[in-house]
Amino acid sequence: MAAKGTRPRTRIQQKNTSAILDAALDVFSANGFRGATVDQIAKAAGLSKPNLLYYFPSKEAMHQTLLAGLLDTWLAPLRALDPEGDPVEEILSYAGRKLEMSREMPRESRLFANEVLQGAPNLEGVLKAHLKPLVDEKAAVIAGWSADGRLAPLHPYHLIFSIWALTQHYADFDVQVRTVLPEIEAGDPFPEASRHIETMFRKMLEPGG
Amino acid sequence: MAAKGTRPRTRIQQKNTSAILDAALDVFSANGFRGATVDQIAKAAGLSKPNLLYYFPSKEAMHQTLLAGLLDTWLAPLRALDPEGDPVEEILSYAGRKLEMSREMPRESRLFANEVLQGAPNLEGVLKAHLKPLVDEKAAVIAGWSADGRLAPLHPYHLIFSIWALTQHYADFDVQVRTVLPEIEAGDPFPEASRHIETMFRKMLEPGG
DNA sequence: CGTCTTCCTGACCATTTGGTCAAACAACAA
DNA sequence: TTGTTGTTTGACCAAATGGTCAGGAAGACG
Repeated sequence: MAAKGTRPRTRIQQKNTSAILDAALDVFSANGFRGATVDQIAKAAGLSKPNLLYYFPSKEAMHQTLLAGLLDTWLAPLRALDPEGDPVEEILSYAGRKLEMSREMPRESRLFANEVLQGAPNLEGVLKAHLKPLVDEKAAVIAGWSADGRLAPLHPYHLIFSIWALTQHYADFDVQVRTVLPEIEAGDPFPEASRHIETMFRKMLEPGG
Repeated sequence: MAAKGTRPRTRIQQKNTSAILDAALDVFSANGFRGATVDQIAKAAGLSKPNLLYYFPSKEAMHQTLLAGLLDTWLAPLRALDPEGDPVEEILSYAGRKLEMSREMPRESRLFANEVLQGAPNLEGVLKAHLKPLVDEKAAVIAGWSADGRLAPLHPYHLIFSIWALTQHYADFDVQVRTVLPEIEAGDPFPEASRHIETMFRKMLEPGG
């Protein structure tokens, strides 16, 4: 019997579970949970459907495994925000890392977006337990910077939302962005997006004014 | 036979089609196209499933009717951006109207978000035909303002993306926003969001600096 | 009233889909 | 080789789901 619920042991388990999860990420992020079928995932993974269900007890289990595994990665940039660093540069580089993730991991971004859009049925608990405390902590840091006059006085929570919104937009609304952008830039919107976001935030974060 | 494909004629048709579309908006926006079932929509509309399919030939027809009907409303704020107005105030009030729409029409926002997230299979044509030209036009206006020194030099397309991202975030990621925000504000995030967005944009739009 | 059209529904159907299972097959140790 | 454990699949199933249809109910109209 496969080691369900625990980490894979054998080579084959290692290889297959990761193939399945990669395929599942493809399919879930492109179609949402209900829009994805086990057959699609199986085909994308190059395995048979019963074989997937040998490694994961259900479609939902694949989904939850993905979400759970991704959260750490997803929050890493915010975790890295250093209270000892320079305020403006810290926030700027947070936004930069986040944008980079939108570029490098668009599937993950869309997976989360799909989930949150539909009310986060499988995520709300985790959000309360992990996301909220982390944001509280970093919002306090930001509020401190503002209070010390090292940062423009901005609402810390909404500032964080702004960063999320702006950066994830390029992954989640990719089709729209590319449709609207003039041909040249639509090939890769990220360089310009990066410059734009940096310009914007620099202006609004600088304490003087 | 019902007047399929054209506007409703009789009272009953009027009443039922709008009840169906309203219910469909509820269900599609909350579950995505594939996640929504005709039964759910029927129940929400207070009609029987065959009755829905008397007014609309298919589930997909309901979806497309919604999308088509919504695009105008959705783009209205951008259309209203007045080339003759004061640059900063025009953009600010565009963002304000857009945020208001996120508050008043979150279902519509989520419907579009769902659609675009999944590659806009039923929308890409319309985006090319209507959204792109409009954005091109308004981006040119903004570029003109910047060139005249009446607005900070910002990338006009990415500026528009910023407004979309920031405002729609509050509708599309509602659950996340409310989970993260301190209790008091989570009751209604919009007043603070509005202030935050205005502060931000004012700083970055003003030409001096 | 009678007739014609619109509106509505219970019963039904075909397909899709998540999931099961017995049995075949591979890996490997003794 | 033989037994044991881990891996794979074809065939199958029950439920869900989009959609159909024949016929009944309700208006509209002369």
